[in-house]
Amino acid sequence: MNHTENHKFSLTTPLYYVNGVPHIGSAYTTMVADAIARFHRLQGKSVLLVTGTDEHGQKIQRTAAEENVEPQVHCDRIVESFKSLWDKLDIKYDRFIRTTDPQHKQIVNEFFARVWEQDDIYLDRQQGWYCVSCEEFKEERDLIEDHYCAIHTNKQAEWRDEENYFFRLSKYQQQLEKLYESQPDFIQPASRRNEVLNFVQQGLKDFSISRIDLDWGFPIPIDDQHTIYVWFDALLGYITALLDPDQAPTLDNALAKWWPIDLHLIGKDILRFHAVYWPAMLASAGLPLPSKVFGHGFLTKDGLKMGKTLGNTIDPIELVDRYGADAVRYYFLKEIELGNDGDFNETRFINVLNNDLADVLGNSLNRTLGMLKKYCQSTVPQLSSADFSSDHPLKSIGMTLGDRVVQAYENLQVSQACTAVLTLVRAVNKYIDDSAPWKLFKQEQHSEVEQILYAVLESIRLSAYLLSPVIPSTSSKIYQQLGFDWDFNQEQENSQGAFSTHSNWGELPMSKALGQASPVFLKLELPSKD
RNA sequence: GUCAGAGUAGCUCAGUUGGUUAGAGCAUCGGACUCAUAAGCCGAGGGUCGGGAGUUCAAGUCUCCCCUCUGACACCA
Repeated sequence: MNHTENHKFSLTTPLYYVNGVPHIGSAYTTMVADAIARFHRLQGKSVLLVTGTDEHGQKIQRTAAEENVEPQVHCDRIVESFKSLWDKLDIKYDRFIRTTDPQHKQIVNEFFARVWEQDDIYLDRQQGWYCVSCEEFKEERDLIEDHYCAIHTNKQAEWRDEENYFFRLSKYQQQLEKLYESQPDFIQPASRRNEVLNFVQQGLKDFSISRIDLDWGFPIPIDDQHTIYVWFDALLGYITALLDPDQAPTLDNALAKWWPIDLHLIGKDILRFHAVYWPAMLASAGLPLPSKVFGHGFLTKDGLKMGKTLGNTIDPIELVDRYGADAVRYYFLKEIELGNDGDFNETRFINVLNNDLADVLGNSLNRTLGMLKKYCQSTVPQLSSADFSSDHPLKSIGMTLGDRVVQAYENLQVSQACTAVLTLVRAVNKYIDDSAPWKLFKQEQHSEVEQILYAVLESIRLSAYLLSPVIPSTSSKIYQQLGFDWDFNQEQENSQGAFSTHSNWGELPMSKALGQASPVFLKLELPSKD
């Protein structure tokens, strides 16, 4: 592993459309992004996690009109609900970009100018059926009866006949194909990559980047009769977000430090915008391309698609209020393989958390601290890795765990990282039962007891450390009960270099005396069905 | 219709280049223990690995056909 390069890591969530309060899908993406960001910070890198909101477009304009408020007022309200949810979920974002931020307009204009200079934008006439909910022109075949949209079956598409500005996407066909070939990791997972390849191979058409009859958005710089298409505007938010708060809003400033982005984390529904349109736009403007676009799967509830019509949506705010951030994070990160569709089932949710976090992880710490108090006056034996043979049941797992977990996080396999850690914690419980320190204590085999308790506590510490990107609060409680003055929700001033000791088994000196033990994760209960 | 991907215990999933009685976690049932959040440990039941045919000494793993699901693309209305 190369530690000399890669000091920085930048990643984005989508800029969420503020048509309504955040739904569970947005929360899911953001939790994943946060865990990835936390993992990189843990390693001592400087990290920029970008999230934000996409606020322009006809859909917003109309929603606001229905509410009888100015679009900006509507957006301000919704934005608050996003920020408050991220807060509740312990999301540590570095930038929250709103496409209505004043500096964004400057970036969009400058970017537009670059693309214009390349002769990649032209005016043409567009006729067709337009779905406002999709903000897209639809082919006749994409519509169902009476020109209702196949995606928004309650919305009728509108006939439009207008002049629009187009982006010369077709010009970038070959360049994109080369990109996908030379950078096979650019689109992940592989199944999604195939879809994109398939799509691109059939030939790219130019796409329109402006609308008329729309006020809510930025005007096209050279023609204020037109408004910039919401997607063109939104994607550029990733660049605007990179500006430091006090910097002048120029492309050069924005791109200076964090560009290109290492990872765009998105849902599979917006893959085409990120994997096709976006790199083409950037190429046109002469900018380097992001390293990776990862399109994750969708969530179902009890095996069914979620939707307003079925009335089976999950409210992330309600969920986190009821069960807490760590519980929600853990379920979605551990129980769902990133990239696959995943299911939410409340009984499974309760079972997983109570088992993994309360019974296995939490209880292993609790029972051991109990013994430490009774058998060792709460004083941790000062041992280290060298005092254990390499085939010791816990050391043998712990020695390689750090590397395996790092590998998993780097491959965005958070679920596998959790599973690997849980293997150690399960081994801890078995080891305690197998070695029965309570018997040894009665036989006055004190040094054996100390050995056992040290090995157990060190294993739990390591587990907590490696799980901290996923369950920061629980990990913090464990660290604190182990005597470390440490909070995984705060930037650690000494985090530089900490990773190499903390991520290894038996290399970190333990604090000597421990305080009061108390359960780090309380069991959850299903709400009563009244 | 075309092209991908998937179909393995009640649930969520692992199963390397084909090789001994198909694994894990949860759930269910039983047992012994007591340090602990009535947790943990040990054990049991539970699978014709979607169906069928074939290749092979040997197939969950390879080939062909079929069924189901998901996605992308396309066509017809």
